[in-house]
Amino acid sequence: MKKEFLSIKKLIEKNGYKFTIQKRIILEELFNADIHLTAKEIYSKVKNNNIGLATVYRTMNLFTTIGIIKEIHVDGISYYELKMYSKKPLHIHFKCYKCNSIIDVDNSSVEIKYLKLNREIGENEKLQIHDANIMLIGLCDKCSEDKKL
Amino acid sequence: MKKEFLSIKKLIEKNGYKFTIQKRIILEELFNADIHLTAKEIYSKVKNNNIGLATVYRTMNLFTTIGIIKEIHVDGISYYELKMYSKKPLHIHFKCYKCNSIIDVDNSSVEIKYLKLNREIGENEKLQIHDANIMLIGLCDKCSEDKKL
DNA sequence: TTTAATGCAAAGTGTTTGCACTATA
DNA sequence: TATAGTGCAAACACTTTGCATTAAA
Repeated sequence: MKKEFLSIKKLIEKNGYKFTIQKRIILEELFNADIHLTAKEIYSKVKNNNIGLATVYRTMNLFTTIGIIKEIHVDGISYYELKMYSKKPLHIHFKCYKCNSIIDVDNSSVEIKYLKLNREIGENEKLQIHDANIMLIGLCDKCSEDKKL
Repeated sequence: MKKEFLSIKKLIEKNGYKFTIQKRIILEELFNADIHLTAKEIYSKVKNNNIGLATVYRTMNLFTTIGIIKEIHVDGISYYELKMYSKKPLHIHFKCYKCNSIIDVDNSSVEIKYLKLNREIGENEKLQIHDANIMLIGLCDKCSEDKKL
């Protein structure tokens, strides 16, 4: 078993749940995909193992609860992504309105500035900010290239 | 008729649609509410006028298309808010995880900094950013007071 | 051997659509 | 009077749940 799986297995068991074959297979797909997946996309990858859609949803909810994955909502649809071991309170995503692809923006210098800004808002508005989801919308590099043609 | 309605009426008609009684009533509720409303909430306010839920949805979609309102997604549910005449490319919302209320963060000094940061991301990641939705999650002032009791 | 987890189908949400009818420009 | 708009009910897409059965600790 992959060494990442061991710590996740422990986390699942620590919370009183069982590390089933289904959870392992779904976890593998999340690791393989390395991008945001919807429940249906995960289901299409695992259904040949006789895993039902309900199990996918239940597993995603469980994984979200214990913090293995993060759920993001885009246009009313849930996408799931591995949180790995970084539980940073900031998630920046970009959605291309043309090709609909969702890109993770991972840029620590920008992230630090965002966190500072959030602190500023928290103080100004008397809010305790625990988490921040930033959804940027526009044209990705590829689609703006296409536009030029 | 309210003077704000006149310009909206013109906008609707300019786009080839008709300014019906239903649209006027729904618009009035949006003005009265002054907060984010779901389609069901709007429906509950207008159904005594014999307006159907489908009409609410159709109207929200039309209003979103022509830019009268803005649609935001929170936990998979659509909320609608008047955009008024400010079509700013940045929308900061705060959701309290305790009382579930959604607060508009309207702070121009913070907004300018956010816009700068978005420009920075756009340049770094080669993205054309047209719009930004920021969802902050935490405890509102009221709920963090309650916690202290 | 206890208890969480599963697959399936049914039920629940939020939203859209087809259709005959209505009302606006 | 032509055409967008309406209410209703049915359809749709995504998600949850009840239940009898299975499998992990």
